[in-house]
Amino acid sequence: MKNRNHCAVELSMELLERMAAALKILAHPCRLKVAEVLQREGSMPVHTLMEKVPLPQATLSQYLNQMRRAGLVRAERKGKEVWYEIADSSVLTILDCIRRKTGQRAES
Amino acid sequence: MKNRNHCAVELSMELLERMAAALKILAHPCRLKVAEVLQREGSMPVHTLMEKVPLPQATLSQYLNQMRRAGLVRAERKGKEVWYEIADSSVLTILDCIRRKTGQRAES
DNA sequence: TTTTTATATTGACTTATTGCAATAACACGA
DNA sequence: TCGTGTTATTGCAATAAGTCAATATAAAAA
Repeated sequence: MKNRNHCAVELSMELLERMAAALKILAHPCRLKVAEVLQREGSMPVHTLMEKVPLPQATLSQYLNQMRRAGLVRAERKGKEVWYEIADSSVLTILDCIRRKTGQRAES
Repeated sequence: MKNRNHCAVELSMELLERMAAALKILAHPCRLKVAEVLQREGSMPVHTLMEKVPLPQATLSQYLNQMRRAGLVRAERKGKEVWYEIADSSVLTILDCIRRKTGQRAES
């Protein structure tokens, strides 16, 4: 446990507010699952994601929208599909942090 | 942007639920501030923390209680004071991740 | 024991989030 | 343009979280 870091600069409330807002989006089992699937399997359209994270279509769509507005994922239309992918490396850091807890590390 | 990690194992919903619950606690500007102060300055009693994170006493006490129940911080009574410190390295990882965004890294 | 300082808990209220059915919009092929 | 597959938006009831004054509890000092 390494803390008490005197070199670190105080983080502004404004930054903490923005970060808290992003964390809040990720702080939900299903949205975290969506992030995890996108991390392991790369970008994919909504209907594919829906097979892997079984949720009503409206619910999944809203989760993706929230994540997109928070800058966590990026959307790109390809014909009638919309492909989603992770857009913020913080998401990967947090997932990595979760994997570390289970004893199994990511390797790529 | 490094993703699409085929080696990573699927995370269980049960684990994701526990992690989401912990993230939810951290996903609040004031609680994030509390974590940040404890990281930079180490353990301290509630009244000292209250000077650095100006909040009604009841509010701060509840935040600390939530964080303690989630395992993010640890409390220890010393006489009439109760000292709090960070108890989970994930908190440090996330703060570090936030610092990285600002361009200023932790150094310890 | 009474007071004082420090922290926790309760109660009441306000605001935000979740979850999903229903419906709309978008893109392509027939 | 009509139908079909795909995704987004709307509306709203149920539930959860935030906020803080008032009050309770804990420990030490007077």
